Amino acid sequence: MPTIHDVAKHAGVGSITVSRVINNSGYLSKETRARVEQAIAELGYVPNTLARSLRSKRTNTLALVLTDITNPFFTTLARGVEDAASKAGYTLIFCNSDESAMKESTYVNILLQKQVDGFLLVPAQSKTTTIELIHSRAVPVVVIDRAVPGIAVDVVRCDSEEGAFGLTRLLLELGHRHIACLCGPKGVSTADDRAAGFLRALRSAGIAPGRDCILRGELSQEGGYLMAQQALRMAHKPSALLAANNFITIGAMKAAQEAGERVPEDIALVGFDDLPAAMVTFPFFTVAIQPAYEMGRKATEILLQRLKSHGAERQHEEVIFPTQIIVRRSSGDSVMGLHPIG
Amino acid sequence: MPTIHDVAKHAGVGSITVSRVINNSGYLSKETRARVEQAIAELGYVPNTLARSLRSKRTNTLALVLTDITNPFFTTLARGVEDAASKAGYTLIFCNSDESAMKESTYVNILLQKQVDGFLLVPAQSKTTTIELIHSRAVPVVVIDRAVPGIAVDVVRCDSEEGAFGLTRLLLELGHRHIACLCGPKGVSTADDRAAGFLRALRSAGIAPGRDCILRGELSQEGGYLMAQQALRMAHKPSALLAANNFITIGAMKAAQEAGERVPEDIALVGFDDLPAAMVTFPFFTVAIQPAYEMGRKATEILLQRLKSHGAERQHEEVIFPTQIIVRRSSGDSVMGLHPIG
DNA sequence: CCACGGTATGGTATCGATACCATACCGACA
DNA sequence: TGTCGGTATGGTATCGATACCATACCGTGG
Repeated sequence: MPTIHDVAKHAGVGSITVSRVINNSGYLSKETRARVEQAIAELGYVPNTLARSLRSKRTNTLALVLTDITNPFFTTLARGVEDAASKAGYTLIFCNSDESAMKESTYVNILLQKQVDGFLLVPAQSKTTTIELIHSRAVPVVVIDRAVPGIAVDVVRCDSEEGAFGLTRLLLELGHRHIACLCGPKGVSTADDRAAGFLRALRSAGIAPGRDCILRGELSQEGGYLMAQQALRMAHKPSALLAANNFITIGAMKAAQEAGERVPEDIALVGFDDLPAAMVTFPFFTVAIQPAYEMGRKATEILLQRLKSHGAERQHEEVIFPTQIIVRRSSGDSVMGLHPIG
Repeated sequence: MPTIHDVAKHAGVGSITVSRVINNSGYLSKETRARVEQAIAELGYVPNTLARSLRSKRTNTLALVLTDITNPFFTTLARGVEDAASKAGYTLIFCNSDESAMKESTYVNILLQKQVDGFLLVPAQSKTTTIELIHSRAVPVVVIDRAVPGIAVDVVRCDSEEGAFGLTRLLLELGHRHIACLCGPKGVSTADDRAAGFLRALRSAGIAPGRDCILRGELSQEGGYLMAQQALRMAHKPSALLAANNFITIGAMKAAQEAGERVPEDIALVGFDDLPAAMVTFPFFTVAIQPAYEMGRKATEILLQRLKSHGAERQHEEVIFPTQIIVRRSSGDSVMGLHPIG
């Protein structure tokens, strides 16, 4: 592998001149530039980013650590991050924490070693530990999707509380009175917010939430399957289910099907986050959609601004996007014999 | 950010000794190790991978360049790669070439600059250019999913020809005589192989393939939609469709639905590659499945072996996995009034 | 008693680039 | 004419780690 010195020798110039050609910086005569460029082409020279970054203290790399790379919501978000990053000349490294705080901290450590310029983080639990670690190295970080109470940090997320309120309200308006919420684990802010919005909607309709109306489980198909089974076995079976994410929705659908319950005729089912068009033959589920791509883009822009302004300590931002409710078949029509509220 | 020298000073040892503690190499007394480890903890020292790699000429990083990160087939494959890589202590960098040879070469250049130790490549077209570039830098590379004729390189792929033969044979056995193949672009080896297997099955049944029975398009939902529309508008409308990948299958399904054709009653539809369980409520499509995860794992193992054996020029390997045909509803029952072959 | 191998540690050069400073030419202007 | 600023280029130190070699202690065996 030829180095910058080989190129310099070959072109008959100093290595610093080659550096100027590569980086398009400083003063350069047309002739020198041409000679250097020819030497680069002839030798097939590729600059060594490691050496460059070691000296310049900038890797031009951002890191995105998220919790589930198999979930289209996050891959769409990642796409938004990638597009914004590459437009600004940054490379992106993804890592998948699998909802595990341990994996998350392992990856963040590796990424710190790699000297990434900034972090985009979907925190596995809404804990501050990882963020504090990043802060302690004076690396900027923007948190996405989930709130992290108790620490000053930029956050881009969605209004989960309002989204859950809206979905629940929809079910109430259709006449449902007995609804179960299939929620993610405690401590994950989106799950907690959705539970809160659900409860607020019930109370706003004058309904006292039942003791077991909120179930907790994994944010996965398996989790949804288990929670739905549990809900369907309840003494007072709910007439509608609110699922906290797309995989839970699908798991719940499977459980309902196996139990011989038709959706939406026997039980209504609504959820959060769509599956992308490319994966779904017939859009069926009524959902609250979060603007995943836009969230990724916005978070990256904030991070890039932080990088530009460097030490200038601005106020931390919290950007909250609204959710959008899309009504499809799975919520069903009005429940007979019940008076819709509202 | 503390450096290795800060740690050394703080622990009262030479920096090389700190290096030995970090890397667990060479001779070390228990007491020195303990003192150094304490210093590391007290200062919150994180080694700088850039500097380490610059000197040691190893980044412990592999690169995976694939053509469509939104396709579950490739994310599953990526998972196989990641698991095998991280088990061996390697970090993985993903890149998405979007089926564009230009993006592919851009990314490969960036990755070469980053001095990755090895490449796993799904070539956008079955061209040799990118592979030659990587070879010219003496970096090992394993090609996945697609054959690249005309160059000596390790390849891990599936028997697409046989898979397409099997699916077509299945349709023939069900009585179909007029089948269209919704294929990917020319020059992509999997698409070409699938077309070839399709033709071989027709000929083996004594059927002369019609002039337009093979359609070419993008490996996407949109591509499948357009090709299926075209097939459905043919003078002699096919009674069955063979789709070259999962997204094409879904696009074809949509087109059939819009044209008022029921699947499988009015037209049978079979394809390649499943969608993961987490995305599908009701498994419906008859498909030839490729062992994506296993392919990623195997390719990574071959790459890691190359890295270990370093310069030792072994013969290049070509590993070809079989496909597995899973019969579900979309292929339908025997076509009435036609005698199945076989 | 000395040589030698195992153990433990350190000094210095080096990886490939850029930061910073120095140099030198040239025309313009006082 | 001397100086000054713009242009063009190069030399040297340096980023933070490891490779390589050197050093020194210790016990053991001839």
